[in-house]
Amino acid sequence: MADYDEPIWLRPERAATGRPAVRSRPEITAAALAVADRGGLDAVSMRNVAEELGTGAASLYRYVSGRDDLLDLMVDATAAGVELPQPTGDLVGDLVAVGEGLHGVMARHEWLPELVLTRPSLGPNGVAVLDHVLGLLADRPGDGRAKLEVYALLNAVVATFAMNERAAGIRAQHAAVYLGHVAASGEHPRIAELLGDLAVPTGSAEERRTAALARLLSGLVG
Amino acid sequence: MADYDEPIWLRPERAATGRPAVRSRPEITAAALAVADRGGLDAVSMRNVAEELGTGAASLYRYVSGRDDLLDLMVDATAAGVELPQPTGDLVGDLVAVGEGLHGVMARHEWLPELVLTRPSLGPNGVAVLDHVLGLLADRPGDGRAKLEVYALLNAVVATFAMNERAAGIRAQHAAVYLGHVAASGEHPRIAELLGDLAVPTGSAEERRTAALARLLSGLVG
DNA sequence: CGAGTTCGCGAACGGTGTTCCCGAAGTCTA
DNA sequence: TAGACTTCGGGAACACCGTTCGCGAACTCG
Repeated sequence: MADYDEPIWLRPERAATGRPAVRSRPEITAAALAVADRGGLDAVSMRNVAEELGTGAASLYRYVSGRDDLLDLMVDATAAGVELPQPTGDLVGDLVAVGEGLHGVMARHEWLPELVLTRPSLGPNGVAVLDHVLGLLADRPGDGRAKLEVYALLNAVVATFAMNERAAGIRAQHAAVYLGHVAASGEHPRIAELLGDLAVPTGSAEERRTAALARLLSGLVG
Repeated sequence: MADYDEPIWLRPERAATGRPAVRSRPEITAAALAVADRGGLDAVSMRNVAEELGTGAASLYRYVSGRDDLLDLMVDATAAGVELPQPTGDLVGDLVAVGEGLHGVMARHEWLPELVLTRPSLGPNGVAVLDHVLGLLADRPGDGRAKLEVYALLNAVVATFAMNERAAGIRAQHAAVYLGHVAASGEHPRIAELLGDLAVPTGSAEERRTAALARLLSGLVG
């Protein structure tokens, strides 16, 4: 009856009367997470998730208004697992710590960075993370827009790092092959030099990431 | 016959013998760009692009090995339109200028940021931009990995800004509605304050963006 | 002119998100 | 307890998707 154009977080989960629902929103979210962890984002189809639950695909629409809702639920569910250590007073260090918390979750769920980058969505758990960041920035001057920027960029940068670190796909191989070709052509000596540098091993990914994050953030909020 | 697992940039466009092809890779790319500019990324289906060209969908596979190739072609085609002003010697300023060049293209093609964020692909035109950035960083110390990081982060950050600036979709409305609800609940006073700040107008998006970009980059390369 | 090769593309396959609809299963009221 | 009411489960169907197959047409080369 009602024309619900609200975010899923504001829609009541179940009706008070009538036949009670067998499953719940969290159960469906968990099933979607399991499917995604096993087969990636593409595997998260209504049919697959339904099969994971042992039901029919059409039943899911009793809990969720479409696939987009499902993805929103997944993103916010992971936000619940972000570790938010007690602030130390060192602003940049504390922000980097949040970044590491985000990165931990993204490392646990390979499909998450892509989702975070393309559909920034805020559910209850995401709001908790945002609130934490706002708390860190509380006694700084600057309007809210700048603080929201910090949050958005922190998310995006960490997701970008997470994607680049797991650069194992056919996509990255193509880029490597093509860059090798460009280097061999001799027309871009700087790129040839770049590939040389990439061949020698370096420190751990975590060290590189936290160092870059600290430099970025100190520029942004310093 | 041959098992081409090379990036499209290394595959020959047309055969030397046999019936000559009616269309060319650039023509197909242009058609895909037109479809995307008109209807967004979801509209870029093999059938739609073929219709734009007045052909059948199956014909496209003579020019492109699949939809992914088509998207790669689109991204690199836009990279050709990135304005790369002459370096001035001010490193941060020159990098910001590259960022503004990237942003210009992303503003012209609403679907581009999403593509750039989720499938970083390097074709001939993308390599030119990368080479330009490497040139700016040439007389800096630091291994190639760090310079590649600068390039990747510049792309990602600008794309993030571009996505946030055009926050008109249903998605952003949902987030706003939910944040309003959270603020009204009184449990997150900082978020209420944030929304208050967001209500008052501020400087132009361009000023905010270039300023933030300059701070970010000066932290990263300074 | 014939052999060889590529091109265009209709048809078909398996998969997708989503909607319709109806029988089943509950709750609430009398 | 009987019946009205409401929601739930999910099979079937629709429109669309990316991709493959296969064949007649079109062209180049010897």
